[in-house]
Amino acid sequence: MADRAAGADGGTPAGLAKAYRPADVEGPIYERWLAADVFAPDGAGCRADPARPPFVIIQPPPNITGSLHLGHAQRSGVEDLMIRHARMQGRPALFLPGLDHASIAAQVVLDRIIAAEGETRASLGRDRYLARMWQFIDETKGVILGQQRRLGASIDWGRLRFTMDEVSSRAVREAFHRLYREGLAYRNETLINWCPGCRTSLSDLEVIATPETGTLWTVRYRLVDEATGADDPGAFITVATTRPETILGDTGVAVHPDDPRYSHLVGRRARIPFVDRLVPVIADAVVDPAFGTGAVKITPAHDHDDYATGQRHGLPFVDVLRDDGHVSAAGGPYAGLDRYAARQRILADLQAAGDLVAHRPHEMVIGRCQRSHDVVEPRLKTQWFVRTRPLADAALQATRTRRTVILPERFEKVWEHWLTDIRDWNVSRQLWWGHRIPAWYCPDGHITVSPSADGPDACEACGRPAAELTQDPDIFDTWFSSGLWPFSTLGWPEETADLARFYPGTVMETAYDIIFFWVARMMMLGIHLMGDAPFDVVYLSGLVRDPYGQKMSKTKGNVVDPLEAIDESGADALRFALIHGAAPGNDQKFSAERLEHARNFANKLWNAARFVLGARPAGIAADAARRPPDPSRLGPAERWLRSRVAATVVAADRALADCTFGQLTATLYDAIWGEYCDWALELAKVRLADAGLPDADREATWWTLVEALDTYLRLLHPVMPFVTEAIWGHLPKAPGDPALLVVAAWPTPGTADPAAEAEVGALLDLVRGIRNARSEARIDPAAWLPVEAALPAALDPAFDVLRPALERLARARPLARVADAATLHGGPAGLAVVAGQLEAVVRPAAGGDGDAAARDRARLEKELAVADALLVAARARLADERFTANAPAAVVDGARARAGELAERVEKLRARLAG
RNA sequence: GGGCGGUUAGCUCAGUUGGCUAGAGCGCAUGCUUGACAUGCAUGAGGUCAGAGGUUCAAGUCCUCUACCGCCCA
Repeated sequence: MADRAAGADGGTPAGLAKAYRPADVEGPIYERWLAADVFAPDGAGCRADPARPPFVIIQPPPNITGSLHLGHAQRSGVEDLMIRHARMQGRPALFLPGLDHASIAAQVVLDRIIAAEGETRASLGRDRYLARMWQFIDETKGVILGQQRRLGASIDWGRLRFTMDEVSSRAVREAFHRLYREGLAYRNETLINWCPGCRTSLSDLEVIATPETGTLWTVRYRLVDEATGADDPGAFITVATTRPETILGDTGVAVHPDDPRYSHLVGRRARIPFVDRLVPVIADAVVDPAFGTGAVKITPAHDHDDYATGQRHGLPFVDVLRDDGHVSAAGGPYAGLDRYAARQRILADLQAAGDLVAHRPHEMVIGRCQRSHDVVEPRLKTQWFVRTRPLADAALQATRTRRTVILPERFEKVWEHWLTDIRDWNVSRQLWWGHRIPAWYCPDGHITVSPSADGPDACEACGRPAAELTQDPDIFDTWFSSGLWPFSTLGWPEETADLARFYPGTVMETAYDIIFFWVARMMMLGIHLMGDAPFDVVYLSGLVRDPYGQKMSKTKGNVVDPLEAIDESGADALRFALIHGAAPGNDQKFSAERLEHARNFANKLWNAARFVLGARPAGIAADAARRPPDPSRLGPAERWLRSRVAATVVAADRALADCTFGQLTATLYDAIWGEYCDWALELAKVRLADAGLPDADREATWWTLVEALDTYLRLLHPVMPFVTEAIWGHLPKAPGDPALLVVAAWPTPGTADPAAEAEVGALLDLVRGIRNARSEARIDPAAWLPVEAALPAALDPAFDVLRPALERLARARPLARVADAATLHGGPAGLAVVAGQLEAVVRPAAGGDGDAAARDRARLEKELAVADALLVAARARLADERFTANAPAAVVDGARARAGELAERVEKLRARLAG
C-alpha cells in the first residue's frame, strides 16, 4: 500500500509518495477492512457498543444484470457516509447489500443475448429460458458487486441478499398469502394496461402519459331501419376517434342526454362497419357535447372511460387485440394485422365506402410503456390486484405523525397527493423471470393460494388433489418483492434475530423518481406486515446529470462510468465530488472539473500529512504513542488551530445531523485547505525549524499538528475513506485507538479559544495586507523588505511569539514593531498597510519608481473609498432611532463596533494619503 | 388543468432562526521551480442576488404578483 508506493519516489518523508496515488492504496486497504471484519455489526473487528441503537441502511438493490452508473455511485457514497459515521460513533451499523432481479429489464437484456445466439424466448420455452437466465446472472452479478467494492462501500457482505433467492422468495409467497387471506389481494377481470412490445400488463405507474399530436378522424356509422333490418338510407350518426382500429370493438354509440342534435336517435341502432355489429345509440351524461361531433363510439374493452360507460349500459366487451398488438379474430377481415397496419387499412376502406367524413390534427395524451415506449393498450384481462386503500392510509398516517420523515420535506406533499388518490395495484406480469404467483386454480374455478414452496396439496375449496390444479402462469411485478425488501432481507417471515434487531431500519436513501414505485410500497407493505414503518427517515437524493444538465443515458453517449472515474482520480475523489454536489432532492451536474477538484483535495491532504510526518522533531520517536500537546507549551498559533479544529468538529456534526452532506464536504475542505494547509502548517514550519526554541515547545507544536490532522482524518473518513485510512496508518496512535481508522472513534469537539482566534486572526490579516501592498506595487515576491508595524499592546505577546513566522509569510525582514502608529509616518517612502486595527509600512529596497508610488497611492485611495462608503452607511444606520430601538442589543453593539473600526480605518488611510 | 422546484460572479453552486463588507470551486488576469503539494503558492478583477410590489429598524432570505427554465401528477 502506501509504503510500497513510496519506493518510486525514494527518500520522501515518512515513506509517502510525493503525489497521492489512489490506485496503489485502495485495493489493499479494502482488503484490510475485509480481513479485519469491521463492516458487519457483529463482525470480529466491530467495536460498536451493542447496547446502543443500531443504525441500519438496507441498500436499494441495483439490477443484477446492470452496472453501476453515477447515480448509484452517489447514493452508495451517501449511504456509506452515513454508515461510516454511525460506525465511528460506536453504533452497531448495518449496511445490507442486495441485488434485484428486475423482471422486464433482465428479460430485455437476455432476449438480446439469446437473439444473437439464434434463439428466442419462444424457441427456448419457459424452463430453458429461466435456466439460461440463472446462468446469465451468475456471470454478471459479480460486476455490480465489484463496483460497490471499488467505491469503498462498507457493506456487510455476509448478509448479501438477492430478490430471487430462497429467503426473498419465501417472503414473497408468505406476504401474498397473507394479503389474500385478509382480502387485500384479489383476482379480477378488468381493464388493465397492456404493452404489446413487452407483452405484459403494467401498473399505472409504468405507463407514461406523453403529449403527442395525433389525428382525429370523423367517421359516420349507418343507422339501421328497425322495420327492415337494413340500413336506413341517408341516416347516419357521426363519431370522432383517434384510434380507428378500435371501431372493430365498438359496442355502442353514446350521446349526451340533453343534446338536441341527437335526442331523436337515442334508442336506435347503428351498424359497426366491417364486423357488421348492430349497437345501440345510448344517452349518457359522461359525453362532452362540445368534443368532436358530440357523439362518441364506445369501445368498452379498449378504453377506460368506455369501460365504465359499457358497464353502466350493459354493453358487450369485445377484445379485438392479441397479446402481440395484432388484431384478434374478433377483428373480422383485419384479423392478424398489426394494430397500426389495421388502422391504415380501415381508414382506406372507410374512405372507399365514403364513410370517412373528415380528419384533422389533434393534440392528445398517449400512454406509453416506461420501458419499451410502445403505445399501451387498455385491455380486458383477469389479473391479481392489491387493494391499496387501507395500506395507503396507514402509510399516510406514518408520515403525518412524523413516524417517518421524508427529506426534503417538500416531497411529503407529493407523497400525500399520490397516496390519497392511489388506485389498486395490478401485480400480475405476463413474464417469466420473477416470482411466480403462488395461486392455483382447479377445474371448478376455485382459487388456492399457498405460501409453500411446493404449492398446495389440494384445492382449498373442493379438495381436488394438487395434480389437478394449475398454477397461475404469471409472475409478480418486481416491485412487489422490492416492497418487502426492508424485512425480507432480514429473514422474514421467520422471526430471526436480525429481524428483531434491525427492523425497522434507520434511513432509506433512494432517488426521488422511485418514491411511488418503491418507497410507497415498502411503507405500505412494511407497516401492514411488520406493524411498524420500515424506516425513520426517507432521504431522497437527486439525479446525477451531465455537465449540461442532460440526463445521462447510453443512447446520448454522455454516461460517465464510475469505474473509469475511479481509475483516473480515485474512489475518494469520485465520492467527494458526488457528495459535494448532493443536496437532498436536488439534481446535480457532474463534470470532469468537479472530479479534478476533488482529486486535488485528496492530494492536498496527502501532502499535508507528508509534511507533518516528515517534520517530526528528533525528540519524538517514530513509534511514539500519540499524546495531546503540552498545554503550557502552546503558542498562539497552536491555540488558534485547536480552536478552529473544535469549530470544525461542531460544524461537521451539525451538517451530519441535518443530512446536509454538501455542507459537510465544504466545511472540511475549507478547514483542511484554507486553515490547516494555508496557515497552520506555514506558521508551524518556522517554529518547528527554530533550533533556538526549547524542544518541548517544538514538540508541542508538532503534537498539535498531529492532533488536528488526526481529527480531520476522522471527520473526513466517511466521505473519503481510502486516503484518510492510508494516512492515518502512518500517524502515531493514542492509547485505545484501533489499528484501522474505519473503526476509530468519532471526534468530540474541543474547547473554543476566542482570544487566540482574535489575536492570530488579526496578525494573519496583517500578513495579507502586507502581501497585498507588495503585490499591487509589483515588488519582487522573493525580495525581503523591512516592515514596521504598529499594533495594540494587547497583541504584543502573540506578535513576539509569531514574529519569525509572520516575517516568512509576509517576506518581511525585519518585521519591526513600533510603539506608536505616528512613528510610521514620514521617513523613507513606504507602502502603507492598514489591516483592521493594525498598521504597517513596507519599505521598498530602492524607494521605488514614480509609477510604483502612484500605484500605491491608487491602491490606498481605492481602499479609502470603499471604507468611507461603508462608514457612511454604518453611521446612517446607527443614526436611525428605529434601528437602535428595535434591533437586538448584540446587533446594535456589533454595528457600533463596526462603525468604530471603519472610522479608525478611514482615519488611518486618510493620514497615510496626506503624509 | 393541479402541484413542486429553480433563477446569486463568465460557468457550476453554497448562503442556517431575516442582522457586520453576499462566499467557494472552476475559468480569467498578474506574478511565483518559497525546503508537503505546479494535482501547488501569492495577489487581483468579476455580483442591480430574474423583474415588480409589499412586510420590517433591517430582505438574497418572509409575503404577493410577473417572466423564463425544469420536474411531478392528471
